[in-house]
Amino acid sequence: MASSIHDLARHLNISIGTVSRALNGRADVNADTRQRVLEAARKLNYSPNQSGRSLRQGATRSIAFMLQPHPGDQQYGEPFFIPFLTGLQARLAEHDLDLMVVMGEPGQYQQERLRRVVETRRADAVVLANTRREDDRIDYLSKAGFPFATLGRSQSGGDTYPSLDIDFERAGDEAVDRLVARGHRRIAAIRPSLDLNFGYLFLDGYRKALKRHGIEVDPDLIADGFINETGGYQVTPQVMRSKNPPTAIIFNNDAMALGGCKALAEMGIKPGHDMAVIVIVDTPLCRYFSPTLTAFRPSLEPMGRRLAEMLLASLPAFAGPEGTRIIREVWPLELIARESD
Amino acid sequence: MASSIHDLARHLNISIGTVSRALNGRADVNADTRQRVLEAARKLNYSPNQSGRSLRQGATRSIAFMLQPHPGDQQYGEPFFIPFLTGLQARLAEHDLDLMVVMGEPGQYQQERLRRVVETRRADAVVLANTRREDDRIDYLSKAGFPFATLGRSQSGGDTYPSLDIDFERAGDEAVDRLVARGHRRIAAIRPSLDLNFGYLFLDGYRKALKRHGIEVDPDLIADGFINETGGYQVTPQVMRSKNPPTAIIFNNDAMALGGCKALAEMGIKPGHDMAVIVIVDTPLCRYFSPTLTAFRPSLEPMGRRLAEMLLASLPAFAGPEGTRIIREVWPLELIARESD
DNA sequence: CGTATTTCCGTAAACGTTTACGAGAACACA
DNA sequence: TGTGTTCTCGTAAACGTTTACGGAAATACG
Repeated sequence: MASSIHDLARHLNISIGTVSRALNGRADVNADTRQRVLEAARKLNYSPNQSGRSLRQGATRSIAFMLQPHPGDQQYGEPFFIPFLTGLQARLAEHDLDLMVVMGEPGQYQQERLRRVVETRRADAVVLANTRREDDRIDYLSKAGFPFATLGRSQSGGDTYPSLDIDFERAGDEAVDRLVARGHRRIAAIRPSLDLNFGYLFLDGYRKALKRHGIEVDPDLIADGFINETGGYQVTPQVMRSKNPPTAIIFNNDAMALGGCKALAEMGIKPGHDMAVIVIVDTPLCRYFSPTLTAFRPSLEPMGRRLAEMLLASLPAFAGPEGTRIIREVWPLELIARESD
Repeated sequence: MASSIHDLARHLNISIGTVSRALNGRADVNADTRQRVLEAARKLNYSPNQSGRSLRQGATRSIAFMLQPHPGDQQYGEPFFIPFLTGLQARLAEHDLDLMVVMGEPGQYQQERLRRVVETRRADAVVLANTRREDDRIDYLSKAGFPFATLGRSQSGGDTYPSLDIDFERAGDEAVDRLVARGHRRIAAIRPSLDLNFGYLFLDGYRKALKRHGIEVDPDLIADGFINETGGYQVTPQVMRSKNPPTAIIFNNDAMALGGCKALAEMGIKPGHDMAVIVIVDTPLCRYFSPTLTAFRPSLEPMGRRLAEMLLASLPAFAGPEGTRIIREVWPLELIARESD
């Protein structure tokens, strides 16, 4: 059906070796024959079969992206990932690389899926999302010597792989700064209870800023919950019941903030009026909620493109003349001031 | 590095043919040797190389999903697609099929990307999203004889491919029904101006219901705009300027509804109070906007799973004993009544 | 003109599978 | 014992590429 390199060779009465060399731009082929080959390829509508190529070259020219919807995130999933994927995909496509998406069931460990990709060599490298503080996927890939990069930092694996993350620490810091500047002294922090690394980073920044302002960290004002609306709804009353309730809350997740605001409303507390609220990662919801939520916004699409570049720079096959480089970056977030604080 | 079928064969002192047959569960292999092969495979941590397999079998065991962010959808992309992808991916994974995601630049035609996938045989089948009324991707795939399925109907290609869609017609109908029951007679319809098929389907339902209720269709109450917030913001004043302004508006897209509500607010009209608003496809935004927006909600994740099943049923290699079937389904939407109407 | 170099191309192996074919051994049956 | 059948396995080709190697022809150079 589809034409192969043999068809081309037969049609031109030359060997398949020459055809291949001509198509791949090798030097040792006559300019005239190259011309004829390229023309014939266009005429016969020839495209190289990727399976044959992969087999011979030992590279599939595809990158796997692994993400895992958070447990309880039953409805619309992370709005986060589509723009990130768009950027990632766009940059990969420029290098003629495909993007394979591998999702785990929410809550289930992805090890098995990951092993399959690696062991059957379905991809040349992996991009991990939902990075945990201790991430066995990273351990596995490091040990297996399989190339990968992560969206988000982790404590696993050392500095052997490229990673791109948002500066949650600084966002936590800035959020406290802003609230203190507006007269708040009792500031609560609510974050997901999972082992997600950004929860720790956020808290570090939060603590650091409090210390700088000479405010003592009150453990009663720090709480963990499920990373969804229900989690925020359940955990917010906890901090409100402390002896010395907060006048401001920083939420480490948009869904938790929405649930938290609902809880506040039911307690007769009006966010943006009786209680300042800041959200660490902005999503469209923050913009449309009432009150609109002050939040820190990442540049997701550029991040996707950048992580693709970083991953490619770490692959010997793609690295430039200066050789293989491991790059780690932490990107700032932009504060979007709205009504809630 | 990774062990191949040759390593297994050498290790067991048998031929690679036998190893392959043992692993693939063929009948003509001794039960005892099969046992030994399986054990050795586990011990040597053997997994078949997918490239080799693909080449020999002429099938890659991967499905491409093509989507195209709408132009102007600069921020967070379709929240729509992650849950759909989750379902699609889950069902494909059960059949050991990978999912490749191919995105076009917003606004750019995807033909080129699609041709690449098809011609280099990077996937065994394609799933198309963002179906247009006349869709040249469908024409191309039909003509090329390449298997595919679509999320959304189209007028292109006849009944030769599986498709799964939401019942926009019925949603438009029900929306009118509901508004009429609440006393409205002047009902506007705002939809995207692109050639997206669902815009037509929605309008059909809208017209049908008006006719049934003996209400004349007023062209001044029907308007098209860009499929984003700005579009809704720009086009809503149009219908409001008609000689006989509406008392209710049905928006065919959530982002357009948000922009529309903003425009209404600026005109001193309070959605949910002075103006009834219904949105055809629910997203989380509808739930958190103020007022919360009455909307029709699809079951995205089950739809993803279902479309995977339908696609597989249409592939000879996967079809059951009854052979290849082309299935087309239209799924109902669930009305989520909220404050806005 | 003889030799060295360059240019160009064909040959064939290799990547890791699956599978058609055939053959030897074991077995059944008369 | 002879013939036919069943079980099991090895051989080798095939999928579509890329590429190391070598050789023929053309060219350069003394």
